[in-house]
Amino acid sequence: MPELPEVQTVVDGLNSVAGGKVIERLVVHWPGYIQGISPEKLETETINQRFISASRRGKYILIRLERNYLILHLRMTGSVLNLDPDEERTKHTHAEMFFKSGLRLGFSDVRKFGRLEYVLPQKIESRIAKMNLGPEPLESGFTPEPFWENIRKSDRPVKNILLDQKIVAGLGNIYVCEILFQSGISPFKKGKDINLEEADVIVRHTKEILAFAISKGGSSIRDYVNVDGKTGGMQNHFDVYGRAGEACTACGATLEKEKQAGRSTFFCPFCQK
DNA sequence: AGTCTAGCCTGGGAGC
DNA sequence: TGCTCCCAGGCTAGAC
Repeated sequence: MPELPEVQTVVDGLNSVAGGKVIERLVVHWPGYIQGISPEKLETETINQRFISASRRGKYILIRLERNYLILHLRMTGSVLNLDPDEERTKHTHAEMFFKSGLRLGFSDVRKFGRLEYVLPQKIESRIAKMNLGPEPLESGFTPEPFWENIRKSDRPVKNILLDQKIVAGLGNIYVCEILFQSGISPFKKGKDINLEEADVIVRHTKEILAFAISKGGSSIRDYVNVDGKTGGMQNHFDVYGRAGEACTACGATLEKEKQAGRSTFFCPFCQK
């Protein structure tokens, strides 16, 4: 499922294949995919517009077109694919972008959670503000002291806190499990029981793991592939995610799995205190 | 105000 | 073989 490293990989792929190219037409196959404008209007509005560039905020992909923005969220199973011109689209391809160069991008999402949203340039700032996102974990604004200030009075388990996009943007279930394992901190430990030193350890491992995952092209758990249809390599480096019942890579104990806030938490009961 | 839960979705796997 | 049930989880709205 796309989290920050996977989203970043898609952004990089979009810039490399579509950056600067002119859209011939955009075709919507499933109207529910489109937000902020009717599918018909989006189709006419995008004709002959140049795809300037893509960027990322949290797990949102911001696509800058000549005259407006598109915001893409992949949610659980979304992907963007560089399709052959004569390739038959799958039933999960909800929109397609045809470029004058012959490039054809398919916006696919098996579970239909993902959305493509149309935003006018004068509205983009307020739209991003509405996302209510915390600092970017890989940027200099994500430091131990403000992070600790934000969580030190919270009754919530640190696992839930790290999944909260208001606290830090871009983390999902997989990377939070891995970050807490590397940090040696129990996912059940409450925010108010985390001291500054532990907050520092979490911040450090967050940056490390995300940077490493980006260098591996993200993780491919079930559906995720990059723009070129290739899977990531990070899933081969997980220490805890999806490994319940297997041996801890550090101490050899049996890894456990428990439900937290409706999601599976994977952890080592001995290494994580 | 802070925290929690249901609902959105579909395919794949387990169990019978 | 074929059916049913359960699970995966990011985000939002609404409840507590």
